Amino acid sequence: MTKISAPTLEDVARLAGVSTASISRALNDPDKVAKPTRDKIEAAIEALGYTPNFGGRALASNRTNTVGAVVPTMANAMFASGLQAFQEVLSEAGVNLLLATTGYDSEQELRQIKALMAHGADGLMLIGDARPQSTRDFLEKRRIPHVISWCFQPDASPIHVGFDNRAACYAATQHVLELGHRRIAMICGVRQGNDRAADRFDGVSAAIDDFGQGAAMVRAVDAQYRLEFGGDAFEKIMSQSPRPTAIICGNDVLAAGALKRARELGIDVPGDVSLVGFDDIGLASVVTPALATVRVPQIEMGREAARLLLARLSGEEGGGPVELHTEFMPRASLAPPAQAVDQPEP
Amino acid sequence: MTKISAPTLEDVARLAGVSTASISRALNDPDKVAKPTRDKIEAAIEALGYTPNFGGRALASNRTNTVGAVVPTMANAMFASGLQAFQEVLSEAGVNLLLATTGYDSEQELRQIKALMAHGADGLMLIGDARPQSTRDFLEKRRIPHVISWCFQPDASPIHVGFDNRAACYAATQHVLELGHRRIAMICGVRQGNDRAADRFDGVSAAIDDFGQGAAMVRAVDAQYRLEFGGDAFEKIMSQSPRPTAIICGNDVLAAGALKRARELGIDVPGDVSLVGFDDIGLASVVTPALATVRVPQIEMGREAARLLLARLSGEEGGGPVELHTEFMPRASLAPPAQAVDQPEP
DNA sequence: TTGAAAGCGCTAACAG
DNA sequence: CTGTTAGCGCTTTCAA
Repeated sequence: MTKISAPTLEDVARLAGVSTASISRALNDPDKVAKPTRDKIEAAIEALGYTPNFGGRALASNRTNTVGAVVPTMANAMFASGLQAFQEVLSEAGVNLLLATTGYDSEQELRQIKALMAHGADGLMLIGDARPQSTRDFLEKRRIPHVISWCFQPDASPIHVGFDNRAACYAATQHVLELGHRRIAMICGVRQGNDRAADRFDGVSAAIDDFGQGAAMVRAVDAQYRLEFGGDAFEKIMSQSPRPTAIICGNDVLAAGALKRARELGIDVPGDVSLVGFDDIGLASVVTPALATVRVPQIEMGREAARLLLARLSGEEGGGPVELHTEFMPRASLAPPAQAVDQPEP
Repeated sequence: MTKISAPTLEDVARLAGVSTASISRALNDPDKVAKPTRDKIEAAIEALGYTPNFGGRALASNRTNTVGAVVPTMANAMFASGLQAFQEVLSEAGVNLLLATTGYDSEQELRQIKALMAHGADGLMLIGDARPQSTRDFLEKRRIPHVISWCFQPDASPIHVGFDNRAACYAATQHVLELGHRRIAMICGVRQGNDRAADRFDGVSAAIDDFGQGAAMVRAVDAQYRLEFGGDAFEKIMSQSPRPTAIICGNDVLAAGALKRARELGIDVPGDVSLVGFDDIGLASVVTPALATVRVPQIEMGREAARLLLARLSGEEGGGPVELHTEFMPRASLAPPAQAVDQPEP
């Protein structure tokens, strides 16, 4: 046992009686090597337990087969399941995932983007469109291949994979209005630096304005995406008059927090107030009453983001943008308002 | 604009009028370079927008400052939040996270371990103790620095960071027994290849046996950790007699699935049957009735795992094992059995 | 404190 | 189809 370091290509070459180049070929492009040679090589590799050295390979080929994802948080099931799918597709292509989180902080995002690039990421997956010019500049100057996910605008560029947050909320709000709700409130994600949260607010707001018939957004509160804050926002909204008959929430976590607080306060959902979420994470269908929400194709989005990024890394120009579609999920937390009787008959 | 590729150390050296060696030093061990030299170097780096090339660095230094984590799934909030914490600690140390998932499949685990190592991971974080000899051999022969998390046995080795699944379940079951339950069932995770699931079963089983007084495990069903399967197992258990008065579940996901199905079947929790979960993910306190469960210090575990791994990578031998503690969380889904009146008075 | 120079292990022209 | 050979960009002795 005098062997100290891992076997190198040269060791394999010596044992197999071929050149290092042939081995490199056998590894990266097997068709270019004759069968008998390949067999010898494989035997030698096996015998030595050879594994290619990562640094050498990265240096010579200038790629790492690693891509990075920078997401706000893994704590939200939304991102966790999207990432899971993202990673699975990458894995099938022999590409690995470097993961970093920002906590919804754009400075942190830039820091993590730099860190992932410094660690050799060939490309990046980013969430959302809102980021400071400094970050955009960095991405552009360094010509970093990347895709942007979880959002989609009508004017989306070819690197977008996502859904239209505004349109999804517009449609959800229409459902709420059509049930007879007129006084609507919103518990919104923090819009500052978060285009998805802002788009969702805009969608709700526009739907209400367009609907007319006395419908109004009676109150909107920004809250960080956490259960407690959803509850706090709910309490604040319900403590003022006029009370809304429906509250639309920026995501399911906020809605679940609101629901929990409603129970604690003895406010009946949907009897006293209806609640609507967004994302359709597992939580939404497990709580009581089940949360009406907007289903977002998280898995598909993760997969498509991976496919698009892989395509771009292999030089393909097309393939994007990819628009995915959401679906409103009516569930027990949404019902006609008790005061529907107040409404004038047509 | 004739510049085609990124600036290299040599470019910086030329501009700063020093050798490449000095720059390397200035980057990796600033104290070894005189202040004026360092200033020149920094100016040159700034001017060129230089970033060290990852491959070159990895090749020359034989490390990547990247560690890998191989976990069953990100879809369970348990792992997602642990990973989040793990990543945050790494990030502070300038280390990045390569993430892979196994879907609770041990062959897949070995494949991913190999993939992460091939992608240059300096070390690994793995979940649980149960793995085939082939995987153990690989870890050992390649002398891969790693930590094992999410489990802890009395004879834990210095690379373990976790909690004692068996003891935690033993204690939880005692609470259930002390409330008067005698007919207990378990919806257990798939034990095959999963030491945590097996340990949890053992803990429940042992607590019942040790308690005596006619207590018995009337039924145990293995189920994959998904809501539907928890529901299916619940239905199966409740369709046979004698019905248990309490069901202990392998994790909160199974318990939430059982709870949901109970509601659909018109079975009252805890009136007809009590339910206990495990992990205390956010879900547990949001459902109705709130789930009695075992709190697992997910964040702390992720952090400690990162610290231990970093320590081992920098050559420290101590620091482990780290045992973390769980806490039983009594909540509304657990109540004395309705049939408690049947019991003989002392 | 600094510089010169020898690799680290692999890939990719280019020849043969 | 295979071998030769020049780097890829950085770290790290070893001398000065």
